[in-house]
Amino acid sequence: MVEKKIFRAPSGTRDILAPESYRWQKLISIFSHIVESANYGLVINPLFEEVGVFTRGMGEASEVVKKEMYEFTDKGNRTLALRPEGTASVVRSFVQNRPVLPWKAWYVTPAFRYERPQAGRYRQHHQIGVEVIGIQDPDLDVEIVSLMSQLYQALGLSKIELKINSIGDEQCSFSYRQLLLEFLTQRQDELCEEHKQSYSYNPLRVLDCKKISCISLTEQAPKLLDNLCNDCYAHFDRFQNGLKSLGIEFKIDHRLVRGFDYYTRTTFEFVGLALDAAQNGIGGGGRYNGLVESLGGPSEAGIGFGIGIERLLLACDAEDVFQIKPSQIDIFVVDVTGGDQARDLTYRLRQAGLKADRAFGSKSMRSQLRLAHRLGAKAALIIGSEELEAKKVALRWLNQEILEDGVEKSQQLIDSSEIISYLKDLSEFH
RNA sequence: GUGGCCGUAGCUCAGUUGGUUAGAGCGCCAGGUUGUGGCCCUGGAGGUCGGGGGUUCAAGUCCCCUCGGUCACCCCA
Repeated sequence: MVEKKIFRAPSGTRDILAPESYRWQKLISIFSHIVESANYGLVINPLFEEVGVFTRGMGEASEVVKKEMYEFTDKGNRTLALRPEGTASVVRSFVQNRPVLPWKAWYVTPAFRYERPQAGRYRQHHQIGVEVIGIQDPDLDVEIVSLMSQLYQALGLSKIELKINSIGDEQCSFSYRQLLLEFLTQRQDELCEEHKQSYSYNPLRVLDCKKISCISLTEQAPKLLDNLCNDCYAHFDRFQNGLKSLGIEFKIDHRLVRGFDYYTRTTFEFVGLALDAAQNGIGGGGRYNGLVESLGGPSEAGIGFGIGIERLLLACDAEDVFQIKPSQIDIFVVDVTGGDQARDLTYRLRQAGLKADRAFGSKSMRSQLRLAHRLGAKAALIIGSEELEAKKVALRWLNQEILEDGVEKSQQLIDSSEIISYLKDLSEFH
């Protein structure tokens, strides 16, 4: 006896089958139309990189880099990691290929993080996003956010909120950091237990701590926006005005400090208000004006966002929108004469552009029609011995109420040689 | 990495204070007089009760371990 072992998808991963996968196809298709109409081009990057791409990009100290990376050594002793997010890889590919500026790219990719799975969080999740290299203009920040907004609108989401902030450039961010550090040092006994230890290492992180003690303390702390330099302030100001001009609502969130070290100036995040799970962020991003350089490239500005597909769909479920039905099949071929007719006819139907299926094995006519009904076929083409003899096929419409016995059911005989061209002319199949 | 809850058919679950061959609904398959989908009716397939160990005359039920799922913390999409 062979021991029966049932393999399962690894913890934190899952299989997406039809019909759920239809939503994914449709979602990606909608997104690609939105970004391509704004002249973004698809970029496809490797799923793994030298680990340095991520440690330098996202910051050695970030939680994701410290404890969540899928790191491994390959047979050539290279230290690699599965991408935990999209931006660092895309920027690395910019530095390597140096496309002409400005470079506007979009992507869809899996992302891997080793953490305990829970609602809306996976070890392999999927992101769609864009990155732009080479533009400082704050109007681009507006464009970027507008693309996200367009996607949410296209899906029918309405219970969402946009939060924005600016964390300044290298100069004013640094001086703000000093200011905050002084404040926190003076009142460190009011911090939560964890940040009493770690606040001096990266004081900005205290701002998005969820502990009540840290929240009430940081409400009194100096604000980022009050300490921006003139240029950063002007940038943020024009960003806000642009959003207003497009009618995109937002809230300034002084505590919005995103998790990766590479952000400068504008940061933003959309949350799904209908989501009751702990993970309600459905997309976020910001500027990263130093990242290209830190990955070995020229000093060029960058900005981008990432949207988690799983969470986006959870948000759609919570609002009961974007529920996709798979397209029904056009024709189901019923053949009770041995299968030759079904084999050849389905092939011809598909060549003619119709969505067609059939039953395999020698099933009864009733069984085959049940299958046709269950699959939601618009019509069946029936071939029995009489039809075969007469070189005809019976066309039977299925997408209608079943009629009482004795009432003529809609069915007609058509010459086999003409069936394809007959069907192609029918409006039902266009 | 830390903690709470939960593992019985493909799915959703029942299973009484431990007591015969472990059940239902849905789904699936086949039939309901030899060629017709719904509904209805009949029958069928499908489970080593997550796995291992223990207590007991007897364990799906009690205890321990383990694996898996789930939710929360941390952090993020």
